Amino acid sequence: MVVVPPTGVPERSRATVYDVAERAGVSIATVSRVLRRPEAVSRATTQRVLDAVRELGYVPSGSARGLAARRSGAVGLVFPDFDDVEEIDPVCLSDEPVTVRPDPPGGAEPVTNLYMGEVMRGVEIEAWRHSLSVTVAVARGARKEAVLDDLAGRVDGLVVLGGTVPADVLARIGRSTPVVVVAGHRDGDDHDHVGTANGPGMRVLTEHLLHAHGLRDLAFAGGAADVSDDRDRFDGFRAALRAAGLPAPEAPLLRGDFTQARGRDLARRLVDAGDLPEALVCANDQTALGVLDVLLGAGVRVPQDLVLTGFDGIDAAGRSRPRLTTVHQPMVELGRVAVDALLQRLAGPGAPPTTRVLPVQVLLRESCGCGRA
Amino acid sequence: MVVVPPTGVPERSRATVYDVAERAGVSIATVSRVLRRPEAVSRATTQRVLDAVRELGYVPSGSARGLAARRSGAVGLVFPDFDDVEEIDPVCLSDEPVTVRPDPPGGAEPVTNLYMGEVMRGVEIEAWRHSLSVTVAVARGARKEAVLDDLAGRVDGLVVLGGTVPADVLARIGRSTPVVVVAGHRDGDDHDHVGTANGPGMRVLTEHLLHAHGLRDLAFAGGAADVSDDRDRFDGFRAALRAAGLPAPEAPLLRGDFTQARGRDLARRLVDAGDLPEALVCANDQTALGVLDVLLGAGVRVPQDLVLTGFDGIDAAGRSRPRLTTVHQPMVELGRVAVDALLQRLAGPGAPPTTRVLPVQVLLRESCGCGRA
DNA sequence: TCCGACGATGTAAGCGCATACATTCAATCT
DNA sequence: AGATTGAATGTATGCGCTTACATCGTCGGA
Repeated sequence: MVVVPPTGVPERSRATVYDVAERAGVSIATVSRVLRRPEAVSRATTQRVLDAVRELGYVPSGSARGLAARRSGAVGLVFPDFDDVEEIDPVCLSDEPVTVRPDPPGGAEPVTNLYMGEVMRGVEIEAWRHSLSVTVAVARGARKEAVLDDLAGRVDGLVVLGGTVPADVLARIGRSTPVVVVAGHRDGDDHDHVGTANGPGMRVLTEHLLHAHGLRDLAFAGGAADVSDDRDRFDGFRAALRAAGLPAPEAPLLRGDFTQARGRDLARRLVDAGDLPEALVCANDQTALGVLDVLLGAGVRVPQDLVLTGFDGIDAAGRSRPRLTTVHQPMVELGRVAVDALLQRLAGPGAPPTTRVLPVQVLLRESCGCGRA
Repeated sequence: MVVVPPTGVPERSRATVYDVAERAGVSIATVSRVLRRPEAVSRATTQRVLDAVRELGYVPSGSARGLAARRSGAVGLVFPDFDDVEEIDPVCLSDEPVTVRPDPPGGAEPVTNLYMGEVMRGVEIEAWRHSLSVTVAVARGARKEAVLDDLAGRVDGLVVLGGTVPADVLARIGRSTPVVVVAGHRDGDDHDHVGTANGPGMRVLTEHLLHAHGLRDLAFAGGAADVSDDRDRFDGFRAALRAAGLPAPEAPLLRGDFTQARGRDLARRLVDAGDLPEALVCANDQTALGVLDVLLGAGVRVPQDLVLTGFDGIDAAGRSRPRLTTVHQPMVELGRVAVDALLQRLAGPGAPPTTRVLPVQVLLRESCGCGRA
């Protein structure tokens, strides 16, 4: 890293209401009114105050405002830790401004990040609509709980991704701060919940395979067993089979962890065993894409030799060859509805906890035999 | 959307230091000490206080703490608006829990989001390391400036992506709050800056094409003209040509806007004209990927008929066929270094503004003829 | 035995703002 | 003219916390 030698010299002040009031020749109450309820102040006074604000570069203190108003005007967003680290080293950079690397290995899988990114965009959009700011925190490392408390203390409510925070910790925090859980089962808690129609979506997809394509020998490749989304999807899969009078397996044929790498492992096992089902229904797109990769490499044709489906509707699923039939989750809406739920909770603290289930879209594409192949 | 009828009834309180102090039989100063400087309190007292904290579900108010401590412990992160909207409608969802759509068009381009996402991850990581929280805001719509002021008022410093905020607005905010600009030129401002070696990276990449592959007829496909990254890259391109004794164009052969869609347009124009250069050097990966798409469709072989390169090192560039030769920007590090810069600024408010330039990596892959083709 | 030092805790003063309430004054009504 | 009203503004309090300073023991050394 190159550090360019500096040039100028900045100075920094921090004006307060008192400074502005003095300069404008009014009381601090009037300054506050000009900024919060302009309709309550005369035209001339407003102008004088605004001039003083501009001249002093006054920016109201969020802390003071939050304290006085008893609400911070911020929502907190809690993510799980993808990197799963306890320690992160300080930044370490090459001294060379440019290095050359021949053909390095492909990047990691940014997909989970993408999912989070979409949810976050939704949260941000809805927060923006209501003039709220968004503070994010990753529940990571040993100080995890402290980080969460800190966040809870500085926001009006929390949006937490399911499974990110242990139930007991969340319950404790919920005592003082409204919590909305996104994509997680209600386990006897009192939080508001927002989720998607995982089970029905998977059921409709499975029924499509059964009825539109006349398939009978379907297998399920699961994700992480302790994730409620996975359970719901598997249940939807089984429900479709049972409704068609077919035997429903007790457990997924294969069990992955939602990653593409594990999807590859599963596919290799499948190929090695030599006993392919007619269709492999995967618990999520990443798994399916990993499977697809290996299958194609092994000469298995999709969908001719094997029908393959995913779940989530991530971008990459629409760009694979063949394009992946999947179930699209409204991730941005998940975030937006979560904020809505939070606002309603803040408006009516006494109301009983709610659960919202967002609709999904089954996208029929090439990997099941639909779409333009 | 399905709203499941509610069940329980939550109640919410909000304990304060006073409550905890009373319950533990100590003064509020002691409560504060237990939480901030535990080493200054006796073992027994600490335990009593912590018990009271737990029993009451006490979470300190961030606003009050921020006010008293004169620092909020948060950094602000300002993004540009990708969607470029003035208004965003309320959430609108289908009433059907599951809908089926045959073969919908491919998704949008989440790539800019990805870039931002990586920078944000870096900011978050470094903030986490220093026990800071991160508050994000998108400079969007008419209330843009108000949103920014609000953010500036509630954080200790701002990380702003270059070009997101007009220079005069940023200067005004900089009067009261330290600002670090990421990936933007310094235009006589007093902010700290963090960028990457765009010019040198592009120059090395271009020199590789000239010397390792013996190419002579190179063209440049630019991005948005008003973006400093684009200028730097084009300058690096020209510097390499001049150093090799070749004529350097005054302007890019083609001018896009960093999107894949525009890349496609450019490629069509190129193909229609029928006059392909030996190599097309693109200002970023998205453009290159769009170009690649059309070229392959038109039967142009890469790299045999045309050498193609990108810039940024996004994930998709490593997954295309052929894989894209490009220059990788350390996006996560960009975010991390920005926070570092902010912390140093907070520690030494009087120091002159700094500029940090992070190193890049030239990734030689298939699209220039390197790598395993 | 007395004094100083030091560790542990309490006291009290804000931090910068919002807001309930009081005050002022001009316009309106009787 | 005096009373009444309402808009515009000021006064004063407190939000919940941190922290400088004061206080109180306790213990070791003279």
